[in-house]
Amino acid sequence: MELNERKQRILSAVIDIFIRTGEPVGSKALVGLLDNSVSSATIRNEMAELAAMGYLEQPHTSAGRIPTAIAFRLYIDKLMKRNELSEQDRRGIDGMLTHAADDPEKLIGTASQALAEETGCIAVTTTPTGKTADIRMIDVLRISSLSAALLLMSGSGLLRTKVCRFDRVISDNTLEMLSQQLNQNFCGCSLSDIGLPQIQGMVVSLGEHGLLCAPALNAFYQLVQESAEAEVLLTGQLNLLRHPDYEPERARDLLSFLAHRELLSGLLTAMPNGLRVVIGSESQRPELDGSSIIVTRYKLGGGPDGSIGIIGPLRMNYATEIPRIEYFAWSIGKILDEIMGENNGRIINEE
Amino acid sequence: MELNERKQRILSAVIDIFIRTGEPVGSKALVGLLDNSVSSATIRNEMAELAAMGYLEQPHTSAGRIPTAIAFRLYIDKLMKRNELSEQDRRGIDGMLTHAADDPEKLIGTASQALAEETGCIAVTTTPTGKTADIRMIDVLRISSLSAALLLMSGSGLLRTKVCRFDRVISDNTLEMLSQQLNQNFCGCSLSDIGLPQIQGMVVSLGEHGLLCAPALNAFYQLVQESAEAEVLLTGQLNLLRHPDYEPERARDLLSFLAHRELLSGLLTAMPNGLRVVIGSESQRPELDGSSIIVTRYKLGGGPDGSIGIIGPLRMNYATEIPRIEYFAWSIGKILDEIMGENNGRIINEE
DNA sequence: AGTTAGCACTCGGCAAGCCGGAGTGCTAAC
DNA sequence: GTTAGCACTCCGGCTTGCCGAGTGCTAACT
Repeated sequence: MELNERKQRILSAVIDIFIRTGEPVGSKALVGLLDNSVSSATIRNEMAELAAMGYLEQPHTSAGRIPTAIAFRLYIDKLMKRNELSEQDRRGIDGMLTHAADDPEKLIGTASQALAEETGCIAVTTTPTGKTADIRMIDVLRISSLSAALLLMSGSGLLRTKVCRFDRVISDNTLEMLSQQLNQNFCGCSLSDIGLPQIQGMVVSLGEHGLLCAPALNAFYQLVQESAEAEVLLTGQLNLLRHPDYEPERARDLLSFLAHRELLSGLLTAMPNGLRVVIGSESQRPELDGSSIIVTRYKLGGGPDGSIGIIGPLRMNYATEIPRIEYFAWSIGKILDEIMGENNGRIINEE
Repeated sequence: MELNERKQRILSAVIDIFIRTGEPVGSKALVGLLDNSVSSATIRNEMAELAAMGYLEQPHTSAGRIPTAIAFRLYIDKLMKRNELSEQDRRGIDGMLTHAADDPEKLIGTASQALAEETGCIAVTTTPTGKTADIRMIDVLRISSLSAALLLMSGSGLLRTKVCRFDRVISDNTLEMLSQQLNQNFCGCSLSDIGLPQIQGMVVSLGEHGLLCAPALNAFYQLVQESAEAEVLLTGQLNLLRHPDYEPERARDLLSFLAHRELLSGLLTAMPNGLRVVIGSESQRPELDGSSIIVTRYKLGGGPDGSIGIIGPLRMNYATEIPRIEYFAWSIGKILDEIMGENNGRIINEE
């Protein structure tokens, strides 16, 4: 059986209506959308064939048809007519993001919130991965005689701190030494290059201070790990509870699943570059059955760096939301490059 | 009508059962709990009087009775027998918190999570208020030729950063100057003492650099404001969706309300010191009808400083959870003092 | 006077049964 | 290949009836 023109038109129409109403689509409702060129009986025949081909299914006998995941796949890849953002919408996004753009994390946070609000879905974003980023600067700041804060600035604009506690009172001298050694050894290194061996090497090169500084080195290691890892941010979970497609139990299960950031993170990083739409069970995750994910990457300094997208019901308005997400990603990339400026990679450490 | 011994015992028993089962309590169920000393008919009579006095109510004729908010109030203030934590539980809490205690914010975060998990409610915590805390140190770190990060360390152990962007390329000299002036003017100041006038004064004292540094001063002002403000942290929202007492719609409404952090923050700071239980409508907030809040303050360096507590259904296990929350608060205070150490207030700025 | 057994009554919740409507598949005619 | 017509299916909402839990009241008992 072949997917001829008319079948495609019918399938498109079914998906359009289903996205709009969320209810099974019957043959009569389609007559008008096809210019009354055929009767409902003909459409019924076509729909039966589409069902046999796996594009449509019935919730039960004598109900209308709903599109399958395969149909959505085809729709997104071939049939859909993109609904580009208006100039006004774009300016709105640009303005808002530019306004919020101090540091990258805040920028991503604002974008996430806006995206969730505009789409009515859950927005999912990751902060820029630090993996490829280099360390620009390390600082050691005393808090009390027994504790100090480590500060790490990376090339991707991240600024992170971590507090560590020492076992014994530690002198200014030792801290000074620690700071120097850390900078000497690790400035310019890529975050992903720093592992336990390097840290252990530090214990040696610190000599007599080595043991004393162990907690700090440990904290530094953790700090590096945390900075290298992309943080997954979810916004708008409440949207899910309000959505008619999610009965409470399903919403709860999905939210429970999404609470496991490590799974989600894996899912996101496993994706190829460029825009990607995962429809329902395609993800191999039963919890995501009945939900779709649209994600893309935003870029920082040329390469893809973090993810931004939405998670919502199968019947999302792909034609509108895909361009929206693409625009968000583009805008974020642009602003990030602006923030990070031309000095990306140069190490400047004053004071 | 007087609340005699037997009425009190009956009321207590009704509340105990209701807390356990969540269902209206009938007269027969109470016979056993009162040592079979009276028959169900007698209990019925007493219950009718308790209902007339406003302590019990019926969801409908011919159903059992459920305790009113007034009954819970009485129960918590007078009737309840506290169910203290076991030595083992305490050690568990201590261990976990000590382990997680790098910086105050992380400590609070961990405590919040643990509390939510142990109680099955939403945990609500605030980070230490910086209001009374002094500024220990300010640092200015260059990011690019057009941007820099401000770092602020406060006496309450908070470490915050904020990135600012300049309009024009800014020299190392200017940044150096800015850093010096900021430290000179504000180190040792209490966070709440810094207002716009002081910031404006800075523009003058920076002379020719004043205008150039305006974005940084603006960022600094925001940084101070953010640091002074207690941040409200909610954990375990999913617990609400799982709880049988919350039908989905109510859960959603409550969560929507809780999303307004400013309202919640107001609610928390308006409370007197010491442990406080707000039962249902006592809060004057219709959204909190049917929910209870238990909060107390944890201390830092002698004075009360932040809040920790839970939000959940009316029928919480007060006898168990109140001691638990008190212990969490006590333990947090102890650990905070340990972290902050004896140097609280001393300004040490190396490098 | 306080307590208790007995009884009629009330009401929510559940299952069964009924019906209307929407939509289908099939057949026969165009 | 298309269409009208028709019998059929099944969901969803509605009504009905029944069961059980629990009450309030009354009359008898201690």
